[in-house]
Amino acid sequence: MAKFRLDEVDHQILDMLIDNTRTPFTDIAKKLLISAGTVHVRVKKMEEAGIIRGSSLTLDYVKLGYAFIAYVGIFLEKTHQTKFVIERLNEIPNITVAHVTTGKFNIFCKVRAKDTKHAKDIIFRIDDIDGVARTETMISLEESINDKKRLMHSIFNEM
Amino acid sequence: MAKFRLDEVDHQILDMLIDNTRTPFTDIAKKLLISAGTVHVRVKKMEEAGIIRGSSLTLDYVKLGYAFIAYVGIFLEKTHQTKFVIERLNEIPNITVAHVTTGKFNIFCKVRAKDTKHAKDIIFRIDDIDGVARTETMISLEESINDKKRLMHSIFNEM
DNA sequence: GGTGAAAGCACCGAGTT
DNA sequence: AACTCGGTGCTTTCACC
Repeated sequence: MAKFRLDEVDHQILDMLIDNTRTPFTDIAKKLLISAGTVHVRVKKMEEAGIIRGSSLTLDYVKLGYAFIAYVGIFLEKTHQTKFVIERLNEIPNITVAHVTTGKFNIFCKVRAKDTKHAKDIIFRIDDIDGVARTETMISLEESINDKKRLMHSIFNEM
Repeated sequence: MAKFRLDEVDHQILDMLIDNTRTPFTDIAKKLLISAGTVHVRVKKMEEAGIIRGSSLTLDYVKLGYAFIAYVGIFLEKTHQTKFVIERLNEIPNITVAHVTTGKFNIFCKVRAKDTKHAKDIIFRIDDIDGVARTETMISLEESINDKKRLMHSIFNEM
């Protein structure tokens, strides 16, 4: 994993691709006054360096029938088996995010489900994992912010 | 917002594009035994229907110098001004996610920062917002799971 | 709503500066 | 490292089914 330094041109390329991964390289080239070949080489280098890990669609989960979001804080038994619990959580596709944390909880995860009934099943499944003492659920009433693009734009324009 | 019904072919298309938004439509066509033109039309319809909201790069935040993640629970004053607080949070690009929640906290958000010092500045900024009574921070020691693709694949293969 | 072909471009590697 | 250029292959449209 070699040290990799992004310059202004790299930032601008990422800044455009973040909003639309299918932006033609020729468009980027035109805007940055470089050749499309250069854009191509730069993107490939960033992929090889692992800066760009992949791409993904942003879908409307509500329209797909997955309107329910909850955050679940997990308290582990004294005899911590964090790794084991994480592995079990990993088997549940409805858990989209999990962190080992300091503070109130030992583990903290995000659950996406169709509805409350569906969510209940998932949370019970978490409660049943060996080593989980108890859980505390926070139900999302509204996803007010969900936007990593703002952060990216600010990163690329501050440096 | 018209009712929109996805069929098996749509699911398969999304299933492939989720892993790589630049998957050539000709590849998808070959695999699904349909024409590239059809893939094109289907994707366009899903975009118009709002199922596909956009596309985004998955970047390595750590390599970009943003290794710090924390979740911050926000307690509001009795005289709730949720909307106002959300608007203020929206002005901080380092807040990538925020939810209005039931349970322990009134609002719950995710913070991405360079390091602890940087995070402190952001959390102080949250504390300073009018209407915020106090906050409770959970620092991520490890991002053990971060994968919405698993959920998507399970959605597209269960139906 | 799907097809297949054709035109227009984009991608991407090779060779050059 | 970046540019130009050309072959290859992708996208997108359109007439037809």
